[in-house]
Amino acid sequence: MGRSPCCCHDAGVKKGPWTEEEDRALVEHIQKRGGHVGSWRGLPKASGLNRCGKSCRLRWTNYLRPDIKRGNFSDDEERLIISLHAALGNKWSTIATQLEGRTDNEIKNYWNTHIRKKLLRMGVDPVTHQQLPPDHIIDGASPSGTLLPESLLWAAAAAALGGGLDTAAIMQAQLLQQLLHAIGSNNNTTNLIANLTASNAMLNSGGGIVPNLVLQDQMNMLSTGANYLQPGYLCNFSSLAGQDMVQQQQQQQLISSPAPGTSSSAGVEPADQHRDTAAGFASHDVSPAADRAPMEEFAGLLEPMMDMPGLCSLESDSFWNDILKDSYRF
DNA sequence: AAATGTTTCAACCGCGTTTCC
DNA sequence: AGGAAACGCGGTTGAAACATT
Repeated sequence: MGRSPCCCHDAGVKKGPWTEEEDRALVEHIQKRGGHVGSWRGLPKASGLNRCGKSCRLRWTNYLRPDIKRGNFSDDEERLIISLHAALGNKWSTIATQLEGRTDNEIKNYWNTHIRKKLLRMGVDPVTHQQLPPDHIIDGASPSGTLLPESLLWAAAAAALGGGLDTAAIMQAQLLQQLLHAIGSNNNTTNLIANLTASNAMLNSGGGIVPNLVLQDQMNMLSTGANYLQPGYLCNFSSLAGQDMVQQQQQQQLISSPAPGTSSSAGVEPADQHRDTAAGFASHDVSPAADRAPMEEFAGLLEPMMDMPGLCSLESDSFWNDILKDSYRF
């Protein structure tokens, strides 16, 4: 014996915008139960609402929930969304878990109506996070300034987010991606080595545990051969967030000068460590490595990554072994 | 001031996954 | 174990608000 059909298909069930009375009835019903809904399907009948349970759930989770944050997205939130989208794609619910008080629907809408357009104006493909060909750039607004290695930009972005995100994890994932790109294209070796050097510096500075969520997702994509993301435009925060001079100065400060009193990583908060590391990268810790013999550097720089928590072992995983073997040809 | 175009976002739809019988 | 319902997610729609002509 199965379950009874969903009420969504009942002809008499109301659809469309919710009235204040309906909102009140739904909130009161859920509050009476101490915030526990139980079965959404049974909720409309229990609360006296002529709505589908699915509609009630949507209304509650996207609008009526007391912990929902209202108002405009901050610049930090915007950057976080972009970073997460670059890593996860359109996994709105997963992205929403990293933004307190924001719903997946709200983030999705914000992406489609604001961020997506900004990226296009900057000449960045919002799907791949790679630069569009010049003839695809909208309004002739191309990214300005020097493009730094992607991992540095990610580090700077994550540091700017204030520690809510694991900078080292993002860098690791990006490096894995670049590894594949370098292997495939033969022309990214220098950047890859520079970034591996930067990653080592990050890890040595106390990078945290890799979130399985992000890495697993990335590994899945890598192993299936999916074209992965390179959000190098993240250096261009100011043009993304609205050409604000103050922001430009803050950004410049972020990547060019260490915060006062943080010359040593000992005793500082993780977010500060990330910020310091990002600043260190920008002060060209990476450049000497790029001048050395590529293969020698490459082998040495990969070593520390093998011990990363949550990251598959480059020694034991045959997939990565094969890739590394192939890579020695470039 | 009216018409038209554009943007925004709440809500719906359909599909894949999970849970239940 | 297998089928069906419920759930949750991402894509899409459409009405309202806002901007432009």
